Amino acid sequence: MKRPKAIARVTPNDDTLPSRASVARLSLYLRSLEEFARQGRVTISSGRLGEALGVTDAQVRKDLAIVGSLGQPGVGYSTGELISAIRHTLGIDREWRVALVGVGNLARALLRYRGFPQQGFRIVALVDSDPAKIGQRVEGLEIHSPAMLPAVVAATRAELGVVAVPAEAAQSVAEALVAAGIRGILNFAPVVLRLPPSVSLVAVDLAVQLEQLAFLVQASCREVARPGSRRRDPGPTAPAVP
Amino acid sequence: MKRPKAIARVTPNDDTLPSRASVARLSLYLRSLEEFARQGRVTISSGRLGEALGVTDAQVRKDLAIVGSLGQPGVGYSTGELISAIRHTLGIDREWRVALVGVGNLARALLRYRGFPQQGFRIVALVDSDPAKIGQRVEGLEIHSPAMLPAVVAATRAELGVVAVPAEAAQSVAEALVAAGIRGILNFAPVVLRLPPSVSLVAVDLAVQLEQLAFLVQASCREVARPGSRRRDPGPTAPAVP
DNA sequence: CTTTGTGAATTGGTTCACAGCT
DNA sequence: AGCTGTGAACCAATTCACAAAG
Repeated sequence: MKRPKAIARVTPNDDTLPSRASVARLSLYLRSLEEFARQGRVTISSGRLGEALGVTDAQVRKDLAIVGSLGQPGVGYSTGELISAIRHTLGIDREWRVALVGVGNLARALLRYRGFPQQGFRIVALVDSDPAKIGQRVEGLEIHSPAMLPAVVAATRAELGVVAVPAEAAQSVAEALVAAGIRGILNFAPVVLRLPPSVSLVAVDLAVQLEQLAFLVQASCREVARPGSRRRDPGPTAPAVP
Repeated sequence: MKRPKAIARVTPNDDTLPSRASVARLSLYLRSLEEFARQGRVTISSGRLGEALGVTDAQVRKDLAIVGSLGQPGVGYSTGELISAIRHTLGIDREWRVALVGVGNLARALLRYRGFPQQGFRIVALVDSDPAKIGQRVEGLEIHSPAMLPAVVAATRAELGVVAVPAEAAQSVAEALVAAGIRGILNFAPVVLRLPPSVSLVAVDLAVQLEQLAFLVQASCREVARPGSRRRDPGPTAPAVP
């Protein structure tokens, strides 16, 4: 490849968006790199990084090419440079303010997860329809009524919404978030949300994941019985379907 | 296609495993079909079903071909037949016993989710290392110490394990589950588990999902700025990478 | 010698489009 | 007419393999 020395070195090159799968892997590389950096490594090769995640070195290089041409032949990548570049590409080189609707156990788990603030996600608003919960405080945040949702989103300038309500309520909650100006939604409710394409959507459907697991286990049983059936790479799974 | 009348009608045809994505969609079709059935529909076309999930009719037919040739030209699919066939293909036409390690808020959310028992997943064992929790009961189940894990898995005949512990503990917990004879693991810890290929693995990585969302939102902002960049179908997202 | 970046080849998944059944 | 099942075409993603750089 032509690399005019210093010019292209920071160019996040292409105009076609990376695939979901690549983006998911970038998150994993990032975490792994942060761990390597903590251990004092200043340089890392695609081979080592891939080993940590169960991915081939070629795949790692292709993925990392998305964030720019940062590798040095014969040496590898600078962990620090890579971390910044990935964070930039993922859009997490800044703070994201998040509104959380449905303050059940799942929400509490999210509120307590230290990984989110570390990566720049800050939960700034809580909403729940249960009168017994409204007015209570969780982790320093007051729980507001759904009627207040537009006002709360505006006041906190939240850009992302998390839907953690029962299936029946999810579609209307999501629509309320969109109406309030939210730009992206992380949906945990077991329904397929239908939203305007201008808002981004990521769904985490626990029932789907468990059923996937049941299928895989059942299939691997069958395999021992029937010796002749093709197997896909059973590499670790990261979820994602908007 | 040659369909020797009655013979092939129930044949789940092929030997090559369906893709992860197809399996995820089967779960979604199933949920949608159960809803349609509840509404009294006895027959459904690929078009309608696809509409409910934002998928093309051709995609629906390809996916449903995995579970057998159950459609009637000019009519559609019998909802009841399809439901059974999908459940069979997914391996959820029976009960799956699940052991849950790490009884925090996430575990409590799972314990309370009514969708799991409905689909045949039964949580039968709880394990946590916190001395304050050991011996307590949650939703009728006693919390056991990690030392008891092998005994508890054996006694309850659990086949699936859920890892809901902090990152540092996840790999060793997973190994303990494997040693105890578990066949599949659903991992919520933010690490890539490395396990023997004989055990199936599905990972639900919340940080990865949120970062994906940040990326999508950021990308859709850029899009308005730069008119000429390709966009992938932003259809709803279902997570999954083992 | 090690390791990157990337075309080329390959594999896999989705969409098209239509023959054939009801 | 309406709708399925499926080859064929298309498009996307992964793997290969190698020239070029340190």
